[in-house]
Amino acid sequence: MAIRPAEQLIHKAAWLYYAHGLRQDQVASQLNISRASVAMYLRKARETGIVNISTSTQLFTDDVLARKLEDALSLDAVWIAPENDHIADPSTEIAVLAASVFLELVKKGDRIGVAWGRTVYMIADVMSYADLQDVTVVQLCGNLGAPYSYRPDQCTMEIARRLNAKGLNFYAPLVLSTEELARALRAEPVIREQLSGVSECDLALYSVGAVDADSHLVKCGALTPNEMADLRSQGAAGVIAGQIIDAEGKVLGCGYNRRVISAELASLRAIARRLVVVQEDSKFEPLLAAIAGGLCTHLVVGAHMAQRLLDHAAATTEKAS
Amino acid sequence: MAIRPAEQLIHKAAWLYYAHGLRQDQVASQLNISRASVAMYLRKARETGIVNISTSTQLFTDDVLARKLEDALSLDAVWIAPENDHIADPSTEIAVLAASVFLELVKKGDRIGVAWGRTVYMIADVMSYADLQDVTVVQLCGNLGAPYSYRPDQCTMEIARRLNAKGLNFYAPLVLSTEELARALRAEPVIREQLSGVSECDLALYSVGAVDADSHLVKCGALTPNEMADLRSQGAAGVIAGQIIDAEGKVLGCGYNRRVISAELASLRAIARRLVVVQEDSKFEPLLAAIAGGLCTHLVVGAHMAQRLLDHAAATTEKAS
DNA sequence: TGCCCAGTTTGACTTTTGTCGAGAGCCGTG
DNA sequence: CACGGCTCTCGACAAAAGTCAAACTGGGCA
Repeated sequence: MAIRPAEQLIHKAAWLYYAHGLRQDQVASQLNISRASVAMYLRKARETGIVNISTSTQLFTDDVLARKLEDALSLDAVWIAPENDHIADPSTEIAVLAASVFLELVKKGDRIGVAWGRTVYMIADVMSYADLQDVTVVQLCGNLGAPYSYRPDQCTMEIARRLNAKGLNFYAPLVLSTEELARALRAEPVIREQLSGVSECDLALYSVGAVDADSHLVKCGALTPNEMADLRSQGAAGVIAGQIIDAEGKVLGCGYNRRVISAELASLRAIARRLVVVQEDSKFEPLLAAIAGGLCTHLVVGAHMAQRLLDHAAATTEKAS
Repeated sequence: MAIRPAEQLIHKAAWLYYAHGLRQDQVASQLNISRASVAMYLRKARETGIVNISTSTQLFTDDVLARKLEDALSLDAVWIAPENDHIADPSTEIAVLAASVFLELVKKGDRIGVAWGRTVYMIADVMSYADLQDVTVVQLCGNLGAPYSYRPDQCTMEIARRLNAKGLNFYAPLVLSTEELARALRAEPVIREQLSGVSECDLALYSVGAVDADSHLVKCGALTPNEMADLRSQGAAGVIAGQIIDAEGKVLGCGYNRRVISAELASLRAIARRLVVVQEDSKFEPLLAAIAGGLCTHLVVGAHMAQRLLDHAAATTEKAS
């Protein structure tokens, strides 16, 4: 009878089922199809964002700890993923929470900047689908040349796909071999335009990277372990959108940074809502740096990290007084 | 063991089930409660807006007819409820659609003006629950003195309850017996403030009333059938937020209108999004008046009414050319 | 034309979910 | 302190939803 199940039918089935509260067999008889087909359509409707099921993340901000952190670090909002007892995998828990928080922060018509990394990719991976056609997702930094699992463009596109949004990729390498070339490329109209468009974003999503041999920058060959160690001794404290920052959250004045094509930190700071998600406890120092540099307004972390941040803030205040 | 099931538990159950995709029995064993309890918590979570299930209403704007209407009447968006074949009750269908559309239009932080009537109340009644604490719902017009089924304050409060929002009621009668008293009451600071706050709304929801003996204004005793007929012969074309408007959508200069306490039409027009919902085919003329008066930017109607509006618009254009 | 393929549909089966009445803890009251 | 009234909880059953292999469909291709 029909070969294209026609988006139309999926819509109708979803409407009758979710908005009218009919049972699947009732929907089936209304539409003259079998109940099994209805079940399939409904799955598709959920997968494409025609229906949207979201759960409030309030539970995780209601926490006293979260409130204290907001105060201590002057952040707009903090979500804390529990890490106690029998939670299977705390880092997944953080990603799931972050995905929900992200969806809650997105508004229609938004322009969203997305960086890259394992964390961002995990978030994209567990994010549920939504239908936000007038949203644009832009890539905050250049691409990794080598084939690599969590490429910036993959992160951007996957999130855009989940949201049914438009994805704006950025076709330049993240790191070039000379400063001259990087400068020249940044001056290219296409690149220039994309970089200057970053500050017009309404929302940004990124994590922070650690300055060690496990960093993606080392794994993908942008830096050698030795260079990384060097940078560390020069004061490198973390990595944000491919750039090395110092403990105060400022761009570290180093050759590497001058070879990078990425959104300037000032542009990032111009974005009203900056959601930072950190999964690994080992990224304490980088996170502190990002917060110090005002690169974070909304934060999602695990309970353990939250406690460390709070202890640190308390110690700092005490010392100051 | 426990007497308060604690919102906390509902949250956790909802989180594990909807965000993590666990089965109810897995949630039950995580939380050490029976599966039956989990099922109950989940129902509560849906009922209180902790989880939100919404379906896209795009299907109803995608219609060619809807597009044509948007153009012909210069409206921002039109949704058309199908009325063909075996739909049980077209007016319920319109209310369900309107409720979804309304929820789709609400944004966090919004201030929403709500009028009254059977239609508005039906919408409130089928509206699903949401969790929008920073939303305020304000009543657009005074109350009916007599005990009556669809009172303005009921409409306002019910919608506020569904959204978990703050409801702002308006404790003045809709109609007073003398113009002097109405004028004096409007000058009262409390009332004055509420009325002037109307134009600060981001979204308004109302229907239109017909000028006949079936009008709520007659049923509740604010006007006699004879007075109504009189007004009709004076050019009354419809009722909006308790006020009589003429065919051009302007306030009719009549004694009755001067005795009414309600938001001025100019304030309504100052609201960016004005959602008008009409269920009855008999309200063709009042709806035309409302549209003519610029009181409508977003419209939800049945297919039949949509066709009539389009035919009328085409006829008018033809005559003009 | 006839065959194959990719995607859709279906009936039958299994798993998951909703619901109901009974039981149990809590509290104010007589 | 015994008593309903109240709400929460649980086990068991009934209802609904998910799944899978097999049948079917229409279109492209040799």
